[in-house]
Amino acid sequence: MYLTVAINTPADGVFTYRKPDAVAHAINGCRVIAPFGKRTLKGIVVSESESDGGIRGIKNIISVVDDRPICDERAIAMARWMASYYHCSFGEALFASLPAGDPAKRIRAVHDEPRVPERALTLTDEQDASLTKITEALTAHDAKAFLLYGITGSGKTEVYIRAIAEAIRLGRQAIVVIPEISLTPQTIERFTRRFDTPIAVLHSRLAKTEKYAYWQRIRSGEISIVIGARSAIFSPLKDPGIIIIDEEHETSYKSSESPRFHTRQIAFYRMKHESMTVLFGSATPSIETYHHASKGEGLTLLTLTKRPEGIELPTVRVIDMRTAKKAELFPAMSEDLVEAVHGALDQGKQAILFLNRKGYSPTVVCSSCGTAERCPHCSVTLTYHKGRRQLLCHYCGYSKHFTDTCAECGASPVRLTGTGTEKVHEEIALLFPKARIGRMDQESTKLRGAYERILGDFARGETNILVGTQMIAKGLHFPDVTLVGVLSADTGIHFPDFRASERTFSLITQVSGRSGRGVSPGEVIVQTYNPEHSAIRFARTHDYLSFYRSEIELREALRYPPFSRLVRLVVRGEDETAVADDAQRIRALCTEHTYSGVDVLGPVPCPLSKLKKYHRYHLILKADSQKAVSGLITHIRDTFRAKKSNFLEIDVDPASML
DNA sequence: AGCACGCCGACT
DNA sequence: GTCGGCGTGCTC
Repeated sequence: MYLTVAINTPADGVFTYRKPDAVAHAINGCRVIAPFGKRTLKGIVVSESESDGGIRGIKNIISVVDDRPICDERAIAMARWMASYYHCSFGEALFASLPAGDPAKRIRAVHDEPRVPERALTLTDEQDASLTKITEALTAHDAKAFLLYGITGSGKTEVYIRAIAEAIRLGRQAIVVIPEISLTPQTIERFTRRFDTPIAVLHSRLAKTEKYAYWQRIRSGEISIVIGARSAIFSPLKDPGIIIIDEEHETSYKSSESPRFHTRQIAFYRMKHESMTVLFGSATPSIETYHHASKGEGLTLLTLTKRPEGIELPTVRVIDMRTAKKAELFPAMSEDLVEAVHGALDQGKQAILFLNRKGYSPTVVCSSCGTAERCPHCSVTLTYHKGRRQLLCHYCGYSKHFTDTCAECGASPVRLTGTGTEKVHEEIALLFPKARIGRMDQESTKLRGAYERILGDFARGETNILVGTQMIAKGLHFPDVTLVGVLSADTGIHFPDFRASERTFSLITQVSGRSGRGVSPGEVIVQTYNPEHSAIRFARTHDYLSFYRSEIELREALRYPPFSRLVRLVVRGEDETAVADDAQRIRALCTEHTYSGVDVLGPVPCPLSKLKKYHRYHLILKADSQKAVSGLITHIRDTFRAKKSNFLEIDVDPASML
């Protein structure tokens, strides 16, 4: 007997092996260990046959990893599609959609705590109308997608829960995908409290073995609801009725390594092939998705414009930092913001201070020679982390001990410029000596259980001010928060990326939504040096639609998505000249044949021109259709061989241009 | 992605 | 003559 095997390597295609008696239990969908060139790699059995297909030099399978299949025909077919759409190998696509755990390792027994389902909330008219449409599609077994556009606090989660309940009632299952960052116990509880069916919560902190164990329980039909981050989209439920993608606009839904798939795209694929409902939800939908939904192109738009009775959206005050009076002790805060924090604290309320920058100070400059401390491997400055007494690179993790004299000229003291969350925490402790302050960023949540502790302290009112990065912008529900301060709305505005304003708008809107969720009205103070910027102007009035209209006009004029399809080609390597050379060779390949409707931009050095010791150049392909650009990429993949030590990354529908 | 094979330049 | 650079192509 012979086996056709997909190998986890960039080499395309499948490979045939002989099946010795010792591995007779290797059936379709099982992972195997196989010799591949000089190495031994993991593969997945894709099919079995009686003949060797005339291939010479056939080798034996070494061993079998799984005692029962890890995937089925559906997953194999999907991997084929993924490989062709994202231009990776079949093996890479298949392995990316499966868990990595080792079934031989045993995990500690999982005991699902018995839950008593909580009573459902009363729906608003809008929620009810949306749910009716979703239920119709579910019942009809239609392959149909919805965009639930609902302002913050309008009750999208309640609609999700009812839709899931409906799927379960119909004997089907559900997947809920949420951004990793909002996979908090608080969010999870909102779902788990309402169902007595077994639920799998797949967060990134789970051990591989635990993920594998869940995976098999999902496959066996034991679990009917899966909640998790990006990779949960691949969950092998028997007959999923609905996939819900919350915070649809989140860029973390795009994988940053090969295959660079987008969760949204996978959801559409599964929708078509498994006849199910897909529900995207957001208060700030991505411009592309809103465009398609408003035109009725592949999605139906559902809208929630009202918050439940009596709860108003917070008022947003924009502070022009060019002219504002700044706090004497801490100029990163305006006097208005300081005053507002005092106001909230005096009334026994809580405040959230948001700054999208971790560490103490993002740049360290010599006070006499002006040299900034830079990462030796990346084209960025090092960030000072005071608690660790270290300078850190936020891109590659490089660290070095901090000294307050310049490394270049020896004697002069260094100047710390810019502000991160660590500094904000320190400074506001001085400004508000009576307040208890929590800080939530990557560093403070590193220890196991820290996440829960920081949020728990804040929820119980043991801390009154919470300082944090993006982590605190989403999903959190604290009724006593009446003030949100955005210390700098400008951090993302100048990114060389056509989605920079979109990201700024949604971040401000999301974090604003944390204010005034209880009975007391909320306030938001946004500090900026660009008060005229559309992202800030429209966020001030919670006006997504006007922001969308101004943005879609720009996209059309500049022929950016959704009016074109983009593919980004990045060449990286240690020798800059060789990298530039290869990038130029790709450009030449592009112009070799005429691919109608495809514009080739570049090559130019990437905005992040050096990363993890690799120099990087990119080309952007701008196309009328996916099909046209796909043909060109196939041509490049067939003919282009990167020079020794150079690599070519292909990013279909890129989410970031850095 | 690795890794081997193989074809042209400078060296004991 | 030989060591080794890197371009080219294959991996069942």
